[in-house]
Amino acid sequence: MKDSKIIDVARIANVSPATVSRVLNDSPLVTKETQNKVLKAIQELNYTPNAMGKQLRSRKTMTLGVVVLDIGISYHAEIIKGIEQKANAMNYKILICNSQNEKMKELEYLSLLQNRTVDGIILVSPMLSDGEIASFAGEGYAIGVIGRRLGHLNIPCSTTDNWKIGHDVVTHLVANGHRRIAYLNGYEDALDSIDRLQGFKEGLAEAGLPFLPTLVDKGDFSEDGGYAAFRRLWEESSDFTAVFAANDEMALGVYKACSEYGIAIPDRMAVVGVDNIRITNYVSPKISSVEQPLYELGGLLADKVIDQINGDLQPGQKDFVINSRLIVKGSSQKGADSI
Amino acid sequence: MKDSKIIDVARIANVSPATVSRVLNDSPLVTKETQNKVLKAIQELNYTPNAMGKQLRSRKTMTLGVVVLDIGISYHAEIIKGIEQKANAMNYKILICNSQNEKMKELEYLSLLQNRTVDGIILVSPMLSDGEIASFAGEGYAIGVIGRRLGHLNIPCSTTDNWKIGHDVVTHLVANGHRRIAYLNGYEDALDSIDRLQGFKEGLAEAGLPFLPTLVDKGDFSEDGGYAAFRRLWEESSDFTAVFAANDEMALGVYKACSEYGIAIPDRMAVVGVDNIRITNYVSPKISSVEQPLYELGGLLADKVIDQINGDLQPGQKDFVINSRLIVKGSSQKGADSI
DNA sequence: AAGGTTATTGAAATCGATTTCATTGATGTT
DNA sequence: AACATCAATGAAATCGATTTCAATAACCTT
Repeated sequence: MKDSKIIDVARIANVSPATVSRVLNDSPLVTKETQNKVLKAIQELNYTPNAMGKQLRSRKTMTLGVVVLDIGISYHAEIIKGIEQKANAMNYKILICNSQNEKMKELEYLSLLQNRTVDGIILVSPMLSDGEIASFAGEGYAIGVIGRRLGHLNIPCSTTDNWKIGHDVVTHLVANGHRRIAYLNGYEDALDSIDRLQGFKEGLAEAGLPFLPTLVDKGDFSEDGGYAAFRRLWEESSDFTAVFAANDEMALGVYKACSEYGIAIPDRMAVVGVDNIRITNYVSPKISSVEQPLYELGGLLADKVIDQINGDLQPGQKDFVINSRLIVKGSSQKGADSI
Repeated sequence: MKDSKIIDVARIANVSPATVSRVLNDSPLVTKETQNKVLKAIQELNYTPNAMGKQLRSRKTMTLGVVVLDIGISYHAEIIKGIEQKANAMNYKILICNSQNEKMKELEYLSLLQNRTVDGIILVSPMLSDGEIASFAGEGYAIGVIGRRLGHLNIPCSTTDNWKIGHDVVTHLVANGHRRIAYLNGYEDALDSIDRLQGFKEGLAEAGLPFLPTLVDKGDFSEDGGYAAFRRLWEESSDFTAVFAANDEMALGVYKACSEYGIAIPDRMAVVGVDNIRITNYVSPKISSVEQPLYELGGLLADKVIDQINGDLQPGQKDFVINSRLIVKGSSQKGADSI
């Protein structure tokens, strides 16, 4: 238990602590000979450098904070894995912070930057307003955001190509003969949602179809939200034949509602979601969905935040967009689920 | 960016750093008056104590390491949430370590204890052998294990009542008329699996049924593992009418195999899994499963590990068992899925 | 051989807080 | 009034490493 300190190693090896430190950080200015002496002493004492002493002096924790709403959500879990993989490769550890949907907690976690518990923070789909994030980033802390594009702020953000998602989905549905397509948004004010809706509209326009505001509703990215939104639309007017849901959870809500109304998927109603979560392949029919490269999204941003920490972030760049891919399955195309 | 230090606050408030520190840690020996002066100075400078300085001196990081195989697995995610909730309530943060199935990485993460990056570590379903874990715990580090019961080692472990799981499931299946029940184990050598198998055997015995070793196979807790194991059993002899899978993933593998063989669930084959993961309610029929209180499991052990850190762990106790509950659904009982 | 480099090493300062110990002034006791 | 007690504060040591700067020794130059 009684762990040894650098000075103990120094004494045993008959050198100064400075030399031990040099060996530890393999500085080139130590003789092979002294290096060996020190290494032997380290072994003998089973010495491990105390992280806090090291961090205090070097003013680095080599730790990244990752603030997510809920690690239980597979969308977040995958992003975290991407971050962790990249971070570990660059010798960083990650501190997980579950904000549990509370803005307060998010803010609280940001203060880990202030007290130097972490060197940088990655916010995954934060609830915080741009302004709140900005006030932190302004102080010169390393912050990055995933899943949301920030306005003018000079903060690295990584997102998927949301315009393309909207465009791809509508194009696919139109190709399958749909002319009246409902759109279930998540949170409507996020820049991402705006992009996606824009792609959706332009896709319609290209097909020579009108955009119908009455066929737009929103949920909160949850199954229940999707369920309620679909019901509202359907009760209003049932003259649409396809639904594009902002994510798969909402698509699952649509499934539930359709099952209750006795609406056949995909014959009477085509459904497309986003994220391509695992469950989409276990329901029947499988849910067509847009696969987002979440792992890469996380890794990319980890990279940028670490760059930012080291001051190597290219000043111009701040928005990083990664390509997504629509995976057509049985929910939007007859017979697409090969059995 | 230039953050202020305790001495800056001291100067502004016209007191010594010691007094500022006292205010920070609300020591009772400061006058209201000086306290106010200090508080004002802190505000003025927007001062936050540097975590590293604090940690170095106090020899505490207030951080718990959590080593899991993969946070993407909902089983782990739920446990982590339980740990985090409890840890946060006690002012601890948690450092997530994804071991990605690599024993090496697990060992590596354990060394975070040695270098004092964390005050304690919780291993979730570790791959490490008892001996490997023991060699660390022996040094007096705070370690806890979830999801596996360790032998004689004096390490807090929390698990569900595996004997009861085996017993409950077999009793349920027997009650539904099954007499030849296959058992798909996960990893067979874990103490947990042994307990569960024991409960299974005793349940059979109570019903006056023989235990048939030929109806036992094993996978690796994965869908593919369950698929392969079921196929092996079925090809060998198809004279069983129910399968008890070590977890829901394996049960999903059984579903896949049954679908390929054209075996009707539950008419020709009843299926029961463990964990009650979300997907079990989205397949058809829904999969009967044993719900484990994972959140509580995590919280409980976090509590114990923190006790251990503070030296308040009751010496006698080391195994903590939490009750589980079988949830009967359509995969093992006709009509159980109310539509 | 004298003076100048260069390669190794060590002494001491430093990171930013906490904590021990000593000091001061005020209060209470007899 | 003399002394003990106590509350509030500060000076300085400390946690365990890194890093700057100075010192030494060894090697070149010419």
